[in-house]
Amino acid sequence: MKTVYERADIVPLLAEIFRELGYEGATLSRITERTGIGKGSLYHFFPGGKEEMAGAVLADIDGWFEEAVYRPLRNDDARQAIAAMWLNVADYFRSGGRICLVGAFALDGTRERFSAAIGDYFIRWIEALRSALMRAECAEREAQTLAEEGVCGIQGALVLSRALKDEAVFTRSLETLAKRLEAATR
Amino acid sequence: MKTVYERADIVPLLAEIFRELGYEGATLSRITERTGIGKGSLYHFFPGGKEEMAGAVLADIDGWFEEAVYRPLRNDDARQAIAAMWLNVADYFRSGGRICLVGAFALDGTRERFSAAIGDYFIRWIEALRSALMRAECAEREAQTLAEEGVCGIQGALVLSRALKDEAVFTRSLETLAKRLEAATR
DNA sequence: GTCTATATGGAGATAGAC
DNA sequence: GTCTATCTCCATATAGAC
Repeated sequence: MKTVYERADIVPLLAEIFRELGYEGATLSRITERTGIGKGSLYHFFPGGKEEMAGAVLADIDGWFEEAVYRPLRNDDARQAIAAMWLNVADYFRSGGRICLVGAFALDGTRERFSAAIGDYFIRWIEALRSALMRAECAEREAQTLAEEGVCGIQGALVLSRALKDEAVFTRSLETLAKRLEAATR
Repeated sequence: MKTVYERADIVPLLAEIFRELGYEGATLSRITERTGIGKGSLYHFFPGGKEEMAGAVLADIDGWFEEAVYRPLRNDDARQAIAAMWLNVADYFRSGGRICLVGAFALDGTRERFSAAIGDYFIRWIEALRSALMRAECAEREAQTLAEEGVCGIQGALVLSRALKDEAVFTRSLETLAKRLEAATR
């Protein structure tokens, strides 16, 4: 077991704990318990305490999406980037077994604390998808609607699959969404 | 100001507080503060404490949906019931200004505590909507897909409108969903 | 039924030895 | 950097007077 860490090692561990327990539910004792990292170390890396930890997690998530999803949507071949998005998203959310922390924070009392990061994440996702749809010869109005519908549907699918404890719902929903967007492009 | 209560008076107040602050964020002191009801009274009505309070809220929500949405979907004129659903839902969620507590609990660490009630709420919603769609001459497979897509889309729209603090996203998403279902029935 | 006072536990956070 | 010990505060919950 590793006993010397840096921030970058810890953030993904924190992410899983916040995802599973929520912001309030992720107490410091549970964090030390699950990671094996003592409070002393945690406060060494995150002097701002729990709020800084969650902020770092959100920044990390944002970075991943920017690189793996948004940038390709904005710059690469549009239809290919959209197809890659569905695959990456299904993978990232483990077919619905893993929730979207940003979405969960948005519904939570946590929202106010991180509202800038939360809003940004979704705005940029929708905008990047809209850009890809327009390059794929979607009409302007339809591109906006479909981009919102796509991001919206992913979030809903996560809620539903988690509520029903049924990953098939997630997979099915993503397939339906993918077909809708596919049908509107060429 | 009313000073004598019964359970039925308190439950809706609790509902708003849980919606706004989440299960963990809704502390007893904040509850007494916002409702003006002392801890003594709260424990008088809900001897099981906060968990019983949240359970009562979920049961109340479930009852409202059963009556206002699910039953009409199962029994009334299908197309009319579906149209009424969109209106009732937009109204109930205050055009996205109010979240779905059941969905929020599903994403939260709270899920395990109430998983039966949470699963039930969504299963019955989807099933009722599917039933209406089939009576409106939707093919069996398509009815299942569209029912899931509808419920899913509503939840996603709530996440998104809350994240972006923009109720227009909610309204727009519901319109898009309504059109999709409308197009598949007759 | 409602209030005030209080018990008890665990929360986030800090100090300082190593 | 990591640990243990400890601080303070507020959480849920209870007791008992009125």
